Amino acid sequence: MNQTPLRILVVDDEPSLVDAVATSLRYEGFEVTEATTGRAALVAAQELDPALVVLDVMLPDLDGFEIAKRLRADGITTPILFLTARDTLEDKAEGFAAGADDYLTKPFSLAELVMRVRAILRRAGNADNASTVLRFADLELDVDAHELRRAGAVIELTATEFSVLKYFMTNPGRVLSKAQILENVWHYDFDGDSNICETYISYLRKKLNEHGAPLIHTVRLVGYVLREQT
Amino acid sequence: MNQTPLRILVVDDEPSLVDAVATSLRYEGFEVTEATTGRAALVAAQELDPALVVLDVMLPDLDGFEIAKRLRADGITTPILFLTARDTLEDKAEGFAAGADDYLTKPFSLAELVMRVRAILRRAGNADNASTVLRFADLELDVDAHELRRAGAVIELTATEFSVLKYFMTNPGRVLSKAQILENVWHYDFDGDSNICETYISYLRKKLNEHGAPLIHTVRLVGYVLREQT
DNA sequence: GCAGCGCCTCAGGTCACGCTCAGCTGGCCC
DNA sequence: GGGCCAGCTGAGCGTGACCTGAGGCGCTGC
Repeated sequence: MNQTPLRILVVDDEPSLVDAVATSLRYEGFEVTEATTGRAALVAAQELDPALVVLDVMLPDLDGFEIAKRLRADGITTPILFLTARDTLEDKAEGFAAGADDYLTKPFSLAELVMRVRAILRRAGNADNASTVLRFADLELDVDAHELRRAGAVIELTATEFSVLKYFMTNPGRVLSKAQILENVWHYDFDGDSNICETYISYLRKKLNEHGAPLIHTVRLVGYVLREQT
Repeated sequence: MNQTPLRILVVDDEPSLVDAVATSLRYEGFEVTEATTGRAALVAAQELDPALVVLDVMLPDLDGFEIAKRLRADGITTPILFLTARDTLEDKAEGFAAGADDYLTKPFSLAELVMRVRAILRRAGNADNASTVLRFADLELDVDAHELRRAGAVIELTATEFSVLKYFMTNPGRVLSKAQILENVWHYDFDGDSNICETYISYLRKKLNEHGAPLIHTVRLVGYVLREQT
């Protein structure tokens, strides 16, 4: 049903392995992009929007788990298949917690990799239609149109407000610490003593509460959470 | 957030294995149906419409692959996780060809099975965002949402209360000394003569006992323990 | 240059929370 | 029974986390 070939991003610091995997997948009819560093992988995943990422855990710069977490935090739900020599349970737990769809330990057979890739894509093809509209309660955040509606009414947001709310809506019902918010929205490494985060929470609340009950709640000493009622 | 529990069908001809798997999954909050024959599995899958099927390949009457094919032929797209001792490539190929979503070879760890089950469900869209929920008796402590429920009712906790209860719930049925609690929650090196620990135990008891029988018990001169009954 | 807008800082006010304290209870031993 | 000690808990206090209105600064469009 899908005419254009599906793009797969393969990331590993070992060029020969990347080549072997890429060749196998190309032979199966996929379009493959290769990357050998974590940063390159992050950029490629964001810009090319591949249908699947085959991701080695051990990379020179950024940990594979870290890459997965960042992608998920940015609302990118592309399936991820981890590839690693570490096969302890803790490693697998960390991988799945980071949002993995499958986890394959080296050494593995290329045939099995291909089968698992197909299985994931088959499932992904049925399920997600990559709607760019995030929904929570009576909120609708259209990421592409950069537009927010609550109960049908359009609410104007500035760029920063939008970014903060998007982070909340990709993590509904979950308490987000100020440090997490600062990192995700402002890319602060360390949390200074700025209250910028509180300020934008305040802005958002003011706008959201005009059209309904409060949705962003403070969890004192912990962070904030998007949730209905309490 | 957490609607009705997701139903999982577990099929294996070895009752002890089915029990072990079912217990693990129930502990994680799933509703589990067990089957020990292929025909029973087919009927259960069609009638109960589970969110996922954990399926052994070797069954007395019907082959697991055969079951998968029949389900797919009937238009049932329920995700399937195969469980088998056969780990040759041909077996895996047959499994994936039959429509498997994952393939786990015995012996496997129950923890890994649970992780893979969660990964599949998350992808299928049924996921409860893999929120880490600690359970004990009728208590549910959602660490991500920073929320406590007892018998369904939400109980508000402050940050410190939450931290103390979390320590108890990660060590259920174990007596924890005041020194341990102080160290874990307050990061005190030495136990001073503060009664802060008792104070928070008191707070917790008051809140928990509003919704059920006492769960935190004093063990004189030793510490406290989270347990049902006496 | 000016107006408008958005991002961010600052500072004052409030109040929830963490913690202390002190009086009370209940079990245990003499 | 009386005294002692461990633990329980209600009251209260100080702190600092959080909220928000005001304003400065820089950018953009006219």
